[in-house]
Amino acid sequence: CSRWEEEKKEGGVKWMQLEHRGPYFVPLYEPLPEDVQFYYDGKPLKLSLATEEIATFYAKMLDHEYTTKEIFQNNFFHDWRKEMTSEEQEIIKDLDKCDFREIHKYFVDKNEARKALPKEEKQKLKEEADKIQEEYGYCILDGHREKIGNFKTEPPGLFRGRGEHPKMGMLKKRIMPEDVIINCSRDSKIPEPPEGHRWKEVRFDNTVTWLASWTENIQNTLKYIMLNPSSKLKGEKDWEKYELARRLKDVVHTIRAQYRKDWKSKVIKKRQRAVALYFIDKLALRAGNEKEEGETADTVGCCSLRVEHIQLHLQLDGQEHVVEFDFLGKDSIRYYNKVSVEKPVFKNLQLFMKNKDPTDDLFDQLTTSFLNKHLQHLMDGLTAKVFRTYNASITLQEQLKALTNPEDNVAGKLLSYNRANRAVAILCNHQRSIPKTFARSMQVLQEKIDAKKEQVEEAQEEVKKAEDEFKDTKDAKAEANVEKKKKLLKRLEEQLAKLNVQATDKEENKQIALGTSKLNYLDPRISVAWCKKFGIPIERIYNKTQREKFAWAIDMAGEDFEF
DNA sequence: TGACTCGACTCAGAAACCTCCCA
DNA sequence: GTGGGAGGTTTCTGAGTCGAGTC
Repeated sequence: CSRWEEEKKEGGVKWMQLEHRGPYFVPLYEPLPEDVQFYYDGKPLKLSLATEEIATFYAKMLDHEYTTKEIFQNNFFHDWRKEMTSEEQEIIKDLDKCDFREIHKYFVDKNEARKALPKEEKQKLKEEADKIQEEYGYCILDGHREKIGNFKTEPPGLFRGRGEHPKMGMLKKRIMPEDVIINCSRDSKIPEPPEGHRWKEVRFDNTVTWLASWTENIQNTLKYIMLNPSSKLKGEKDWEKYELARRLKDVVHTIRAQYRKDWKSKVIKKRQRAVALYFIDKLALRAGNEKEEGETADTVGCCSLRVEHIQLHLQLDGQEHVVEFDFLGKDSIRYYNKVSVEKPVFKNLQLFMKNKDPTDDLFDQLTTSFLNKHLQHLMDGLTAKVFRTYNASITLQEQLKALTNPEDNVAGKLLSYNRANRAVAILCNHQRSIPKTFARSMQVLQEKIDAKKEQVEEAQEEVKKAEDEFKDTKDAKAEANVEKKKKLLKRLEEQLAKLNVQATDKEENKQIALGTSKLNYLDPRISVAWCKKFGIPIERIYNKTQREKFAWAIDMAGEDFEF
């Protein structure tokens, strides 16, 4: 417990001591065997090492949808040609004439060979990986040994953006020690760069939490090596995030009253802010910063919504003032929703859309920084994203209260928990692609249910038969038989009910990802309290990793915790 | 002052990996 | 006993948010 109670540092200082080994560099490229060939225009062509390496990146992805996309192909070919020797550039002028299939097969086979390795060999590989983890995977921070999140540099490869990313297929370069900035404490054992190399820089900045960083060549942004969520540093931050969201609970009613008032403001900018805030609050939309056009996929959040992303319906499906949202959000995940809104919101939207093109900004006078400045003024530390955390957590708490039946068994209570979790995932629009195996496994489950139903029917008849026999004979043996058959029937019925629950759960979950909300939006103390209150073992809710991440909450929360 | 850029951090789903169960 | 497949877990790294600095 004391771990969470050490005093807080001042002035943006994050640590007093930080010692680590630096990043683990992924192995260098291993050339292809002589007999694995690249073909150009039907003829084998021996490539230079650098060209060959990049060719393998593409070859490995051959059966991925990415390689069928024109942008991906063009970006790849452009970047590949840049790395070729002039002789190669002279020959390789058309991607369509490049045949990577033999290289592709080589990697597929290699993968299978690795999977088929005897147990002892696999064990040996595992031990080697564990050794690397042991050596590079931990650091010392203020006297505690802490797990690092990502201690390996990212291997070179082809950039895979999400959605229609204009940079997909570009070459992501290999990270060398010369690219890496090390951050540690001055008096610690400074990590040694790999033999024959040096670091770009070693700095001693204890106002940041990262251990190492480098600049990535696709978007020219920084990448960091940071601590694992189980660390004290991250745990404390997480706790602060939820405490901030809890503070919103006290003022949210005032804020709601305020934005309702602002819907009628004479200043359009204020009205836009008030309508946007209504969406952020009611629909848990993200803030929506502007992004540089052509540099990333075309996605939006609340403030960056365009006219083309909403449709207004005075009447729809028996509801009034319906706004139909259809846009791509973070990670190009589609947000589609039809929402009945309050009349002034509807009227304002009509006004904001007047005389605009579909591609014009809906909130043309609004920026996230203007919105956040306003929020800061309403509550210390308040920003747009706090609403997501707040609404997610409060929804979980309310749903748990509404759905949990104390009479249920553990399985039934867990189903209620999942349903509450799911309500949040739907609110936050956390989606996943439907698992490839979904239809099949659903069918298997349905067959099981059908079989079980038959068994139940049979058992019912057996019971009846036994009862009839008892009526005739009135003997003790027949009576015992009735009891036996009834018991069997009951067991089968329970099994059937369980299968039905499973099927419902599965169906309702097929396109919903529960993990993101569980990990990032739901105050874990709500779940811990719920477990304690209903006698559910915490392991049924959180797996090992999650328990490590939420150690602070498991420590702190009692059964009467209220968000 | 405010638009723009940059740095540091959280949040995101896909894919790889692992485990356990059932035929 | 075993092999494979389903489902859970872990890893990976891209995509956001937001504050601060700059001009």
